[in-house]
Amino acid sequence: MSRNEDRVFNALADGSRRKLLDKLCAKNGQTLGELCAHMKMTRQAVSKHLALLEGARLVVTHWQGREKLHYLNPVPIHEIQARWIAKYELSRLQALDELKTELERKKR
Amino acid sequence: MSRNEDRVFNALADGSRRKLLDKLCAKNGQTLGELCAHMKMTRQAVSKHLALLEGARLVVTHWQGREKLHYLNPVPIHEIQARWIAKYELSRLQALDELKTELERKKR
DNA sequence: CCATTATGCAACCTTATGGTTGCATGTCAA
DNA sequence: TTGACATGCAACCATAAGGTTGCATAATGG
Repeated sequence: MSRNEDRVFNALADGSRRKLLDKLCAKNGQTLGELCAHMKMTRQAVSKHLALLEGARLVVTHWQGREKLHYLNPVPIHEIQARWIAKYELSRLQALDELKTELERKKR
Repeated sequence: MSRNEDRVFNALADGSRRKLLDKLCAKNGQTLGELCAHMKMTRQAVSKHLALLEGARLVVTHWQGREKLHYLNPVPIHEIQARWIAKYELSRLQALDELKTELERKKR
């Protein structure tokens, strides 16, 4: 179960991969070739990154002739957000609240 | 600027470090010794992980005598959520919307 | 003061990771 | 059919990452 969360966090850990997600966010359904533009590495390296993103289901693909089209899948990120980040958001709000109470107390 | 985002994503990439954050979420202000409980590695390894978390400002510390107390800092996670995840949340809702429209279209 | 406890620092090892090069495969278009 | 194009596969390399062991330092409590 948590194996997939692992893969997602891992995939997001690399800047180049986040950049690729950004590219897909800007324009969905790009080919490997397109995605290689402005990436300072070989096509093979980009391909490996995309494979990792696909493994984490952050990217889904489908073949069209000899081209492989890449699409963003926002679901895993949403899951991370829902079952992981929300928890810390809570403690953040609590911390803010504590701070506010503290300030109130000092005011008197 | 993005250097810090990098550090945060990197820190979150490791399961042991996420576990440490969870522990702090459950009980804030723990010592290194306490945090070592149930971690299947040496104290030094845990210490390194905490140093990384501290480097990403996900954890802040303060010394009390010979003990180092560790506290969760939810701010970096919130920043990631705000300026990174929110964007993908948008495309997720769009995707859902497109799907809905598609279904509506087919119904007629 | 001294033994104990809590932590840090540094060297070292193994494996994972990100990258490269070279070649193979499959599809398109002339 | 053939050459060019889009991609995949595999071997290889350098460095980073996660872990260990051993020793140093500093506070605590009897």
